[in-house]
Amino acid sequence: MVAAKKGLEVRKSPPSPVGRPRDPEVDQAIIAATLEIIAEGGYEGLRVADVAKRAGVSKPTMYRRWPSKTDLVIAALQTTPPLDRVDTGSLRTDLVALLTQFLSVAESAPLAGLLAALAVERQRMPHLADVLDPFVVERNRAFVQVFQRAVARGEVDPDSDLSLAASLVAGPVLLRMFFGGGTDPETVERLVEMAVRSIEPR
Amino acid sequence: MVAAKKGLEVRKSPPSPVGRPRDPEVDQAIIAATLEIIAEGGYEGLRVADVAKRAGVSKPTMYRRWPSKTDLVIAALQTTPPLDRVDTGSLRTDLVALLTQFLSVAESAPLAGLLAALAVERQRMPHLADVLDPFVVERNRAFVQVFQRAVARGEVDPDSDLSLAASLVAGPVLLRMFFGGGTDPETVERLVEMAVRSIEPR
DNA sequence: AAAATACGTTACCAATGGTAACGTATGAAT
DNA sequence: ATTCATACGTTACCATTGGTAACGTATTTT
Repeated sequence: MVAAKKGLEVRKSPPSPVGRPRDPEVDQAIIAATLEIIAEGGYEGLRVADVAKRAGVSKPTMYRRWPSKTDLVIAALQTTPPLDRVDTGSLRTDLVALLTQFLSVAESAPLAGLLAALAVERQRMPHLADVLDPFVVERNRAFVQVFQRAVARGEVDPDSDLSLAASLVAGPVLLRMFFGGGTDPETVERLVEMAVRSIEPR
Repeated sequence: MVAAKKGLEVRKSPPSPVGRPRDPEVDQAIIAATLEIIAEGGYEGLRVADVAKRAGVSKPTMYRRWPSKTDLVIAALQTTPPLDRVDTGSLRTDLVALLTQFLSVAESAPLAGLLAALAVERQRMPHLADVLDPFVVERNRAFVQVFQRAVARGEVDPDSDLSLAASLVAGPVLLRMFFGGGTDPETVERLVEMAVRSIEPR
């Protein structure tokens, strides 16, 4: 039957869309231009028109891909590599290494303004949570993995909420990035020390 | 000598400004309208023109007092009362009470968007840090005091960095307000438990 | 009375995110 | 080869909104 045949064809992947296909290089150029401009001037310096010009692309073309500037930024963020995995054999040194790495990334791009801006937009446009939260969770995974290995080594109480433990080290750093002074290496050490004690076995 | 006399007169307070004095009720009306509108629609819903209209005041008059919308918001925030002091005799219950109180405030006004927006503006306009950071420090004082009393009771290692300890409880809550899920009462309990363990004496 | 400042009114401006319309290019299906 | 559907650029917009300028009137000090 024709119906049956159609049913099979629909399951082909990709479903063979009709019409002119999108140029993948356009996506790439837009994302690259976005990241460049953010690196240069932070989120505050990001203008849609500038991205279009640098990518050699028109504004409508951008909006055909992402419904808003914020969606574009999140898409660009998602193409950046996660934190390097660390495994020194000690929870303490693992955490210090991760936090230090995170702080150096945060300095290279003005990450404080970027994250704060995304938090703002997340309030106004609920659909952003669907895209942004997984990104945040993914970035947290490095911390969670470090804690998991510590559990396996017996350094950590196995009943601990590891996701919460990750927030316990990332949260204060973020708080200080947003308001009040930054986080110097000594503070990192103290913070890690406290976090470790907060979940060590009794 | 005239010069000496002038020198003395300059030290009078106030220095008796000439010209029509500002109407204090105008300040009051503007601040009140700002807080109302924030309570209704969050920072996202705050329009300078709306504040002016509700306060029965002109836009130029607002800008004569505060150089930007963000300065106005911070000024309005500064008129809000700090967290109630709590003193239950136990660090654990004190912290739970404070955090719970903070979370209820955060829900009444859409505080997440407000704080995130201020963090964004703080990046762009460095002078805001001078006004915003003291406000944040002040709000942290309630936590620090709770820790101080715990030190006096011997519940806390006296070598602890109490300001950092405060960040340890406030940071994760803020992180969850900005991204990912909120903070339910059970999470508050777990968080406090971890914080307490992180600074208890050995 | 003069000088100085506050305030309202009105009218702006610049920046910027986002769209509409239309013509041309490019691919798939028939 | 023709048709259909979509991508893309160009151009021209629009609405919103934070912030100012100019000017006349009201208030206060000196």
